[in-house]
Amino acid sequence: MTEKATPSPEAIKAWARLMRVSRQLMESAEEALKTAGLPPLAWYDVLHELAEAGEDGLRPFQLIERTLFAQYNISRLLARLEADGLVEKLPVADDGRGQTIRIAAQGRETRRQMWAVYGRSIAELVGAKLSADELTMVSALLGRLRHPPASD
Amino acid sequence: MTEKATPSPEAIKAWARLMRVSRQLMESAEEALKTAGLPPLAWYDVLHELAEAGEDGLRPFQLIERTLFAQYNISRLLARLEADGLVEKLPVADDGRGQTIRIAAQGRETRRQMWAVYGRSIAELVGAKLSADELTMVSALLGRLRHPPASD
DNA sequence: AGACGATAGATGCAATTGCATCAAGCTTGA
DNA sequence: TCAAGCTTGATGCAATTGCATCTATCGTCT
Repeated sequence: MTEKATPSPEAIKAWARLMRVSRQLMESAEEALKTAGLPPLAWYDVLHELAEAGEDGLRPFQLIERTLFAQYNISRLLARLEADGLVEKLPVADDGRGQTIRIAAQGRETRRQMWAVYGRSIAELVGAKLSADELTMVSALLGRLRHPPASD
Repeated sequence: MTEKATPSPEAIKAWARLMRVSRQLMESAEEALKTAGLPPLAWYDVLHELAEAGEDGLRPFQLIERTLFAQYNISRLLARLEADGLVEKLPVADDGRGQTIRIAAQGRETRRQMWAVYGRSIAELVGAKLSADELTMVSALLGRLRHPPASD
C-alpha cells in the first residue's frame, strides 16, 4: 500500500494553486459575460456540447456525462434554456422516458455571442500569459490528474 | 495592441483542462469530507487562514483578501462558524465597525479532523499522479496565470 | 405475462449564493 | 466641528444549488 495520508509540500502547493487560479479565472470569465449582458458560463458549456452534437441533439444524460453537472442541475438548466428558446426538447422514439435536446437557431446565436466574450477572456487570461509550448505542457500535466487520465 | 480576440487551440485546451480538472478534483475532495461527516471545503479554507493567523486572529476583510470569497459569503460563513463554536468574534479596539475573528479550540480540532481527510485527498488525487518535479512545474505555470503573477 | 430492479428525468423543500442595499463608524477637508 | 464620502460588516429578497424522493418507462428474469 503506497498511499500516503499526508501529501508532500509540492502536492499541497500545486493543489492550492490549482484551486485558487481556476476559481479566479472562472470568476473573471463570468464577470466578463455578465458585463456583456450574457448568460453564465454553465449555459455556454451546454450550448457548446449541443452545437457540437448537431441536429441529432443529445440526451440529458449525455450532457451530464460531458459537462459534469449534476442531474438535477441539468434538468433545471435545460428548462431555462428551453424557456429562453435556446434549445428544443424532442421526444425520443425508442425510449418513452427520454428526450432529445437540440440546439435552436437562437441557441447558436447566443453561443456565438458568448464565445466572442468568453474566447477573448481565454485569450487574455491564459493565451497571453503562457507560450504555446507551456500551454501544451499545462494541458498534459493536468490531463494526468483527470479521472480517467488523459493521454493527449 | 497585441490582444487577440480568438484564443489559440493550445489556450482553449489548457483552459478547458483547467476548468474541468479543478472542478472534478474539488468535487472529489468535497465528497470525501462529506462522507466523513465533516464540513465543506470552504470551512477549511477559513479555519486554515485563522489557524495560521494565531491568537491575534484576522479581520473579516483580511479573510476576504486571502480566500477570494465574496464579502457576504464570509459574513455568513463566519456566522455559521461562530454558531458552531469554531471561531470567536471579538470587538476590535481601534475600529468600532470591525471585529477580529479568532479560531477557537474546537475550530482547531475540526480543522485537524478535516485535514486528515482533505490531506489524504490531495495526496491521492495529485501527489500520487505526478512527481515532485512535475508538481513544481504545475505550480510555477499556474502561478503565472494568477493575478498578480506569482514568482515562486 | 407479470414482477422486480434499474434508468431517465422532474420536483418539493431546505440551504446557500448573489445582488443590492443598509447601518454604523471612520477619515478627510473646508 | 461637521458634512461628505469611504470602509466595514450585515441582511432582505430572489435565484440557484443540493438533497431526497417521485413518477414513468425500460429491461430482465421467471
